[in-house]
Amino acid sequence: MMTENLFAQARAWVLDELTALLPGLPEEILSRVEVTPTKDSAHGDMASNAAMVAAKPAGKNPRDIAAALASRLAARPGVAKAEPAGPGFLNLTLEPALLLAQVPVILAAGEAYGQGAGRGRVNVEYVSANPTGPLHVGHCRGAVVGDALANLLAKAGYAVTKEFYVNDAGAQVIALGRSVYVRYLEALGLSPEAYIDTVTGGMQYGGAYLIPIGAALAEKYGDEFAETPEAHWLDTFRDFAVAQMLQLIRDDLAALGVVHDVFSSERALIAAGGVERALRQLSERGLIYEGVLEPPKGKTPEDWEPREQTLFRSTDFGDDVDRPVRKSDGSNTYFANDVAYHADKMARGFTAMIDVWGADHGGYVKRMQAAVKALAGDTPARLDVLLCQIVRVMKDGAPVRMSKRAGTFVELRDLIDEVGPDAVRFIMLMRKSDAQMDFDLNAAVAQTRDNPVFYVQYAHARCRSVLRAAGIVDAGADLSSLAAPEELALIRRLINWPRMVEQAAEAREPHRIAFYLYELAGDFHALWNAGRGDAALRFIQAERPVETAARIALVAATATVLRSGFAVLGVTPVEEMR
RNA sequence: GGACCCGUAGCUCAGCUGGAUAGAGCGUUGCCCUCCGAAGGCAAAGGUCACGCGUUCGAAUCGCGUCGGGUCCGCCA
Repeated sequence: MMTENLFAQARAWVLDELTALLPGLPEEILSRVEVTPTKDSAHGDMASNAAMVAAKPAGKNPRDIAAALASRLAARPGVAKAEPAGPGFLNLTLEPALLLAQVPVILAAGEAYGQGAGRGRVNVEYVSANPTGPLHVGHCRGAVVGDALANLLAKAGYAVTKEFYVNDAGAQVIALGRSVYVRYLEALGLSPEAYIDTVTGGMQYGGAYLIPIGAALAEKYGDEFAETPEAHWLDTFRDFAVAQMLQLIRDDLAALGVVHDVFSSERALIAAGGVERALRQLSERGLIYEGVLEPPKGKTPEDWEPREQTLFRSTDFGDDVDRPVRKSDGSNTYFANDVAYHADKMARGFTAMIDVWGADHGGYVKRMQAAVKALAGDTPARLDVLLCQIVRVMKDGAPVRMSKRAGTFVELRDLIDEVGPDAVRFIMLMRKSDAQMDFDLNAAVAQTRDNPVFYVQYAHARCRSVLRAAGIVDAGADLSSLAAPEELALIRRLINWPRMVEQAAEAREPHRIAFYLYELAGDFHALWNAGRGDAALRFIQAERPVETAARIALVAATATVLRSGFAVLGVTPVEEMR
């Protein structure tokens, strides 16, 4: 069987020769041996650090080891050239046939090219917005990054569960119930002023999106609950509104192409005794105590006074201070619920958990990881948190103003309507998630190279256009005519895809996929443009059927890898630019 | 006062977990469409990788410190 990952193949060769040359190298050293693409094609196709890594434990000069490895590797079939370079690099040039042989491998695998396997289960939790209104642009980055990360991990071979934690317990959903009650009164033609005056904090969710919910309740219950005490209707109204808001959120997410596998209810978890269970687990390990926290250093709140609370010994697990799990009045903190939620994930068998949070939750990472470590005990369970920094939406060079005042924030739906889901997703993924970013509305809709989505989709459309004109793709075509620098550069990029998937998944960095696709598109456009200057490089040439068949196979392989990448990012592979 | 993220070309950002001469797009400058693949293409200029120590064969990358920007900091959810 042909290997899908030439770099893994070459690494095996290098390790083979290295252990034959220097027996007894510790595993720890061997694991650090890499075979990577060269930055400069003058250095060949691949480079390895093997000699430099092995130099110290072997007590030898890295250049000597590299030279010895080179002469051994040069004898391998498939290796055209192997030579030592620089401080001790080992540069490999493969037989072109070996590179070319990957093209039919890609065609045979189709979009599954680069698919890993057998990496265990992982739970990716993202969005988890409060079910109190539509998503706004602040939620967008987490939604896109979480979804692409989940897809990426699945591509790398994990069994992934995409999860949404529904905060349907607590004060904010009660406030939602009250706000929808106001809309209910209005729908009945009653004035809500008198009622609003009785609520501390007034109407918290004043957005117009609750008007139809109130109307639906008026339709359903008539004036049954008008001018009656909260106890009569609050639970009913809250539950109804939460369900409607959740549907609203699901619709927003669907417009972005995001679909979760599991929605976990905070309230259901509490009702099932999850919080008490989790706290008992911690307590049994001696990690819960009654105590008083120090006031925060520096700026002390005016009304600070020491109070005794139930605390979790999170400092045992790397946190800065112990954290309260019960308030001074004895009720549970939100943190306690979150501990229970993660305990629940672990009880469902997840040892690998990833949470995608906004930057404003940065202060919660250590305590949550401490809780998971504490609950895990000797098991390998671990929580990784991806923090997504702030996004500024820019238009005409100036930030678009967003106000959190009721109803005036920019909704996610507005952004999707303006630039389309593909642009939203791709551009959000063109940045490391932990760096702040500006989202340029003008660039996102531009039909030029300024717009990376356009550029990448255009490459796929060009591929499809060629393939439509060519008709049949012959996966068994004789590829030996593919020898132009642009063609070989494209093939080198293509065969790096499986490695790219592995590395991006390991680093939990889906943005690397976006950059890879951008570069792959660049390689393809370069080949396309070369055909403009040199007619011999055009894809379809009626009088040269062998060359044409080879190039069509290459174009088909390019389209395949582009689609494979689009699938990870959740971007549509368009057939033509319209 | 503390925690976390960031600081790379004029601008927006990559830099493959420590490797070779630090890259891309935009912008700037100069070339290239009578026609055949120009919603463009080719090329050039542009950097004390914020700064200082340290770790080692080797640092933009790791550690410590300083400066600057951001997010946050008892019972909010």
